[in-house]
Amino acid sequence: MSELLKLENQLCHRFYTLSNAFTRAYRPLLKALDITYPQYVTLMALWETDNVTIAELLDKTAIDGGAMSLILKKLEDKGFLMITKDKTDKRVKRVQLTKAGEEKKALAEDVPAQMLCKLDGMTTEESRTLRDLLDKLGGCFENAERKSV
Amino acid sequence: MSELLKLENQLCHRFYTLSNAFTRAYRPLLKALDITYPQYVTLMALWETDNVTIAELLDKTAIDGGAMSLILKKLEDKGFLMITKDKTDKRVKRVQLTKAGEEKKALAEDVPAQMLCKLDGMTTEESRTLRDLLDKLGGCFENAERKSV
DNA sequence: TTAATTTATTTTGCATGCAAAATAAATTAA
DNA sequence: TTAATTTATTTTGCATGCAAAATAAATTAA
Repeated sequence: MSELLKLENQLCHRFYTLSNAFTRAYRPLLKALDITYPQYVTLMALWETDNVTIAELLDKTAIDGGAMSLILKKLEDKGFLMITKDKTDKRVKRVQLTKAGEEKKALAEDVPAQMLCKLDGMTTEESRTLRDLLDKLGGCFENAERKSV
Repeated sequence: MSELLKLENQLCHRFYTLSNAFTRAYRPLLKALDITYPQYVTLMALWETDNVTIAELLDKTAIDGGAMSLILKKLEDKGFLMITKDKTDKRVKRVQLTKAGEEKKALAEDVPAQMLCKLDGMTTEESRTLRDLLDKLGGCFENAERKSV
């Protein structure tokens, strides 16, 4: 059996597993806020910088364009944001938090700490190292995509 | 702006992004084999240990049960495996590679190397460190789930 | 032994992730 | 200026990921 094809040797499978584990871990916390994980990511982006273009939001969140359409529609239905056409360029749409959307932020303040709590086995130092390696890996992918495109 | 809610400080968002990046990177390689990423994971598990229970496969791959049902059905339709009822316990189903499924392995041998190729920025040492930290993080989640359940 | 419970797997309904096609508006080229 | 091209976003069709309900078979309890 070639070592390279063993499941336990796949970096990708660890990411697959851990990414799902994160979403699962967030679910109960976010359910209290009546949002899903990608909706949370979208709101976090808006809490940082409001009144942005959909393209800017796609860039910042790395959410799929097709999915973002639905996510924004749902967040609009829930009354957390408003979508308006840009006056100058009518192709462009702008996303803006409503009062309710801004207030949601206060309720979300506790979420990151609750999540860190679940991961108490990791030291701060380890988290930092991990984060740096993840960013480096992300860079590799960007380069690879640039090359192949 | 509280630092904790910034998108760039979220470990989870890095996993979300990287897991998707991996799937995207694998797509062209796997398309040549006419399989998707979860189907590839399922086959890798079977190439390691054939003739296993669906429950064992779920355990090893960490794929969702509901999804696995469909994945196995598709792989069966493609002729890569067979699903049979266990003689002793009729609740249990066993999954077995067909000749075509076993032969697929030879075609997949190159995939891991091609993927590593895309990630050439990482040193072996960094990959190892990353892998160890990922495993530690995975352990945290298992503990957290055990606690809450 | 029959009913209640447990176990293994599938089905259902919803929310993405993705590629590709479709739309609509703006910009560039002939 | 009109046609061709580009850009921003949405829609479509397919493949998961997930929780919860449904099935079917085995095991345990009364």
